[in-house]
Amino acid sequence: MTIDKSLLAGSTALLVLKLLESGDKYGYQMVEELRRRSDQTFELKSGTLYPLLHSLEQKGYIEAWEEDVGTARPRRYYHLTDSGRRQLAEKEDEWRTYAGAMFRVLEGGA
Amino acid sequence: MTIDKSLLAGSTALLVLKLLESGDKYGYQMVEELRRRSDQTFELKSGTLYPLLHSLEQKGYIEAWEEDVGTARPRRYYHLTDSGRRQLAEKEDEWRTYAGAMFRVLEGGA
DNA sequence: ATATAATATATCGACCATCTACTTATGTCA
DNA sequence: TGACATAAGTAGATGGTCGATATATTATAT
Repeated sequence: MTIDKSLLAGSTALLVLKLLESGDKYGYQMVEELRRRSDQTFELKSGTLYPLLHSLEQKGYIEAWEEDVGTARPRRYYHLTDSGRRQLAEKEDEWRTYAGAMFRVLEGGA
Repeated sequence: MTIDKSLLAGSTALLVLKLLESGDKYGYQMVEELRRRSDQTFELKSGTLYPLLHSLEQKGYIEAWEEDVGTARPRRYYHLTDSGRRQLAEKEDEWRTYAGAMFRVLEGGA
């Protein structure tokens, strides 16, 4: 099933921060890992990811370092900062609150 | 906790259709019921709801009828059509797929 | 030999959905 | 009198995603 793009809005930053929790990664790698970990549900587009990475870097949640990989275009690895780790915890909490409320409404909650 | 507005994007249409599943309702009533059923998590703004209702009506998912309630502005009740009911089932499936994928990523899924 | 796909990062304009702020109008309570 | 709840609505701003496009190298297939 293909999910509507607007459903993803607001979750992408959380997903990216979550991916970086388990170690430094570069953009292309995040797209692949996210697709794998979500069973093909999330197909992050490069036009979404790269601007997002830049904005997360500007906010100080992630830091970039480059790997000189010979002649090819160097990989830009991203590292989760302490501030980013706090932001991740907050966003994760927020998402669980949102999902909980959605379930309550969908289950015909009080 | 206040959730980010962009998290709600893509869920509002589903929520509105869901509310109408249990009976015809008017706009203001939906805002209230949604707030109640979500334990104050969802605060649908009128600037979001009314245009959304109009677009759902145009797509044939809901139908409006007016209640003449004396001198005050008449209430516009909305009714879920058969087409809307099918759309609701689809959107609900889609959301569960999305939420499932989110959980898998958040639980550090393989 | 040549074309295509995969790897890898990036920008730009279009699009869509929500929000804030504002408008109109009545009834109620202090 | 003034504020708040009820009730529906519009306009403009904002923010996030996408499609298209660009660039460059390597691997695979024809």
